[in-house]
Amino acid sequence: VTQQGDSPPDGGPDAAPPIWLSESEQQAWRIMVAFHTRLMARLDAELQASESMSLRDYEVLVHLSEAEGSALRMAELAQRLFVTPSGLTRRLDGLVRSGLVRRQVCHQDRRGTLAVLTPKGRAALERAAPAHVASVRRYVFDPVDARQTQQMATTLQAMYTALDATAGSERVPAVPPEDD
Amino acid sequence: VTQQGDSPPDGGPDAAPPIWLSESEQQAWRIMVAFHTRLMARLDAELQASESMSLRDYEVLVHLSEAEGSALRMAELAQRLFVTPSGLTRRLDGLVRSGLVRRQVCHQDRRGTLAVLTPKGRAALERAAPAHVASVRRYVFDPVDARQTQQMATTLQAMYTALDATAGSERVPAVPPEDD
DNA sequence: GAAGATTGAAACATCAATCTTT
DNA sequence: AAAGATTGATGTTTCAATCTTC
Repeated sequence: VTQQGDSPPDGGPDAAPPIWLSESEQQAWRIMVAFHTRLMARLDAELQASESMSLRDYEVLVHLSEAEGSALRMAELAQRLFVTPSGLTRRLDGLVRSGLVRRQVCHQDRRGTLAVLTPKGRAALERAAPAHVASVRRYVFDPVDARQTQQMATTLQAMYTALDATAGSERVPAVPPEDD
Repeated sequence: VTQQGDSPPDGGPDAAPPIWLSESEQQAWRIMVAFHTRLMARLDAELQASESMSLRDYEVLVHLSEAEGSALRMAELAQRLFVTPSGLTRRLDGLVRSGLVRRQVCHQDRRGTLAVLTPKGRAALERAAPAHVASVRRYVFDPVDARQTQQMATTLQAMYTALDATAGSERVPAVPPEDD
C-alpha cells in the first residue's frame, strides 16, 4: 500500500494532494532504495575481500585522514559519519584494537577524546583506497555521463535541503516544565 | 583518501583512468550517501512516532499486501527486501508476535513457509501508509520537479544495471575440492 | 548543572550449522 | 544430495544511564 491500486481520490477540480505515489514515482522510489542498498553491500563485500576491512571502518579512516592533524573529536566524527556517539565509541574500539586509530585526551577540554589516525591506519587506508575508489567509479560514475551525475547531485541537494529544513522537529526541544 | 589532495597522476597524453574522484564527483558521492542515510533515519523515526512501527516492518507489510493472496514465500520475500533468509526469519518472528503476519506451511512444497498478511496487519499498514507516503512525498518528490525525478530514476537505473551485471562474481561458485 | 564520552541492555543482521522435505 | 527455513553464535547499532570534566 504505497502505490495506487485502489481508486486514487483525484477529487475533480480542487486537485487535492495525491495520497499515493504514481506508477513512475513508485518506480523512482524503489530504484533509489534498491540501488543504494545493493551498492553499499557490494562495496562492503569488495573491501572485505581485498583488504579485510569493513566499509564502515574505511569511512572512519577517510574522515580522519582528511582532518587537520589526522585527528577529530569523537562528537564531530560521529556527526560526519551519521552515527551516535555511542556507536562511534564501539567502532573505535575495534579500530584501536587493530592499531589503525588511537585515542588521545583533548588538551583544550579534558572531557573530550580525540580519535587519531596512526601511521598503520594511514597505510591501511592507502592500501585499500585505490580498489575502493575504482569500485565507486565502476558502479556510480562510469555507467552514466558527467551531465547525469551533475543533475543527480543537484536533485539530491534539493531533497537534502528539504530534509534538513525540518530537522530537529522530531526531537522535542527539551523544554523544562514551567511551574506557573 | 578518496579525493585528490595528492598530486593526481594525470600522466600526459596517454590519459590513464583517474584514480581519485574529482571535486565534483566527490561531492556527488557524498550527497548520495548522506541523503539516503538521513532520509531513512527520518522515515523510520516518523513511522515509529506515529504508529510505533519500524520502517523495516512496514516494508514487509507493503510487499505482502501487494502479493497474490497477501502471501509470499520466505525466500522470495527475503530477496525483495534485500535481507538474508535468516534475517527475514527473525523479522517475521516479531511481526507474528504482534499478530500482523502469520506463517503457513506451503502446500505445494512442504519444505517452504508462506508469510501471510493478517487482517490486523493490513489494518496496521493502511493506518501507517498515509503519513508515510506523505513523508516520502515531502522529502523526495515535492522538493524537485517531475523531470528531475525522472532523470534521476533513469540515471539510477543505469547504475543499477552496472551493479547487476557483475553480480555473483564475488561469491565463489562453490567448486567442491578435487582430491587429486 | 550541562557537555563529552563510555557502558549495560536490548534490537536486529549475518554466517555457519542443523533440520525437514524433496 | 540439494533446497527451504530456522537456530546458535557473533557483531554492530541504539537508547538510557553513568562517570568525568567544565
